[in-house]
Amino acid sequence: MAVTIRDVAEASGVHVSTVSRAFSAPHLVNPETRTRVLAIAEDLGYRPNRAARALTTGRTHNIGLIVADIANPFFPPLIKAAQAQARLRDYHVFVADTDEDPQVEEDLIQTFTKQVDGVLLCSPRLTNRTIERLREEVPFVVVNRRAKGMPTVLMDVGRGARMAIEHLTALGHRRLALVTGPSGSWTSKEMQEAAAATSEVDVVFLGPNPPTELGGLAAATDVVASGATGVLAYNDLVAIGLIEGLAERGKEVPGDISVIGVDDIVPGRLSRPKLTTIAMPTAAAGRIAVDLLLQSVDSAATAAATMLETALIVRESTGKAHR
Amino acid sequence: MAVTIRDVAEASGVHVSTVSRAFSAPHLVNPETRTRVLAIAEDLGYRPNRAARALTTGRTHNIGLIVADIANPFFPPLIKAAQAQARLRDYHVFVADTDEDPQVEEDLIQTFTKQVDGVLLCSPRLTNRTIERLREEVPFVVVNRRAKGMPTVLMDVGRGARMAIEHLTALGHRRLALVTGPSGSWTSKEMQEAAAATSEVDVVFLGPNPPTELGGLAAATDVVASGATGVLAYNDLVAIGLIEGLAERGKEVPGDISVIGVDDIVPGRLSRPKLTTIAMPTAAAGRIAVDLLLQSVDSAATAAATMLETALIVRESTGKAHR
DNA sequence: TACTTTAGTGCAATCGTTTGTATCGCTGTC
DNA sequence: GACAGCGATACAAACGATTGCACTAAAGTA
Repeated sequence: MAVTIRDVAEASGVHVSTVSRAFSAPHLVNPETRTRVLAIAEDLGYRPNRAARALTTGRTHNIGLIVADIANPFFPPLIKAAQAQARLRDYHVFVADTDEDPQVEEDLIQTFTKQVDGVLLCSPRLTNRTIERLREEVPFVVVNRRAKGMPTVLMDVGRGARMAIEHLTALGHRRLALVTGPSGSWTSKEMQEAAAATSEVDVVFLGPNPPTELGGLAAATDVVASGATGVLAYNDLVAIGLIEGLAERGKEVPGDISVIGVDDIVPGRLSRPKLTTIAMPTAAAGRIAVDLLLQSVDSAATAAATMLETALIVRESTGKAHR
Repeated sequence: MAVTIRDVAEASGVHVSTVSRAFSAPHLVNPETRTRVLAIAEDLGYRPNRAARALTTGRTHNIGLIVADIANPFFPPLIKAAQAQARLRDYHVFVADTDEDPQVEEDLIQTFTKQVDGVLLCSPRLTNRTIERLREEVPFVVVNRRAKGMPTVLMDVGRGARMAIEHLTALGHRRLALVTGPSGSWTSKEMQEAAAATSEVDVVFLGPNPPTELGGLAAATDVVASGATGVLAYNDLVAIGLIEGLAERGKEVPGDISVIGVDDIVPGRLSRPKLTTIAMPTAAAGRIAVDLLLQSVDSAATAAATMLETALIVRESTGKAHR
């Protein structure tokens, strides 16, 4: 069916090994032979079979990227940065979405095994035990979650949460709400810990919630009931949904209630009011994760955790507390 | 390194072919042997090497999905539906993003070749010639673009555009603007044709624009300058950006200008004003595309085009023309 | 001239599976 | 009692590449 290396060899009157080398070890073959072989290959429309190549070399030159939810605008910048970085290193990225389902996630890792050289696990919802186990099957780098003994890229959302709380406190808010995310989420846990460590103001915890606009929309009732005047939402999507939900209940943002999101996604910059948020260095995380992964693919894995800085971006969804 | 079928064979005292059949042709092996082999395989942590399997069977049980821009909320529902449908058929979906770059797109198709059984090409920006050529390398289904001679899934955006124009006309608007998308976009072309066929009202064409919020934001100046009171935007992102841009120029929506988007993405349902839009059956498109692809993988390709219906959803961004 | 290098190429094993065919020991049939 | 039929398993040839090694001929060295 498809044209193989053998066809090229026959057409050019050389051995398959010469054709192979014409592509992957040019210095070992006579320049003339090489150009002739390449020309014929081009002519015949030869494409190396990457699966076959992977079988002998043990390298696919692919990396897998697993995210919890492709629909979450948090991920695309990370994905794009990872893709760009991989391309620089002559690698390709295959993305898959788990739909926030740990079972699907595990299944996907199994599928990726042997089809990619390593996996970028973004915001995994798996248990630590499972991650530990799967690690034997394929090298990976974990992003956005603490995982002992393996390379990890983190964003300092704890510090971000502290800055957010300080910001709200400085504006005079005395009762805050934290709208938490999914239960398996490391980010959510970090935020909760940061909030729990606050002594100056009261913080109530509301959740877990789906990390989506609808999750925020649904949380509005509880937020109003909590009596909080300042809210830190799990992410910008939740914040946007929440603001909408609050509006439906007659609460203005930031007039009645201040809201802070996390991620600094584009929609948040265009919503009204423009969202005050904790910016996450997602693109940098994607780039670094790829580098760490490729590094740990052909040398020993560095088990270090890289922590990236976050920043509070004050826009229009936070204001002075009235009281 | 990794445990292979040979290790399992040796450990269980049978031939590799028996182990292979224990997995893929259970009825050909003694039930006792089978359970023993499976147990030992489990014990050893054996995972079939899918690349090796693909080499002999010619089936990877993967499908590739190529989109122009993962960050565009239009795609996730399509991707998720495709993934779900593929899972039903025991297939996995690998997603890749072209960043709207035809060169990257072609490159990705090459990479997918032999690593997937077929490719879903969503909103491709390639030329027809190139698509035609690449078709020989790997079967694919084209989504959201007309492509002769190969299976195609389309959404009737032309009819949607006509409904949108009728809606605006009925509201009394007499001068409309069409904010077009990228030049390679089939959707954009369809909309332009539909608009050009309108005789009742004036339509000015503004573009091409990037299919993003920023594209819409930037188009606001031209829209104001055009004197149009009704606008059909290339998609919801553009519409949202446009509404923001109009606001910055003191134009209220729908008070001064009515805006209609395309896609019916979630952010549009939560923005203020809630967006009037043309809903695209993206999830259905994803499902159908997967079925068509798998169908054309193991039988002859049906070159038919499937056209799915769109619907106008009237929300708050359109209103009566004042004059 | 004889010997070592070296460049260029061919040979064949290998990667981990699948799968068509051969083998073998039974059972059942006439 | 010879043989067909069959269930269960082994053998070996693929699949499409890569790669260590062997070989040849020409070039370099003393």
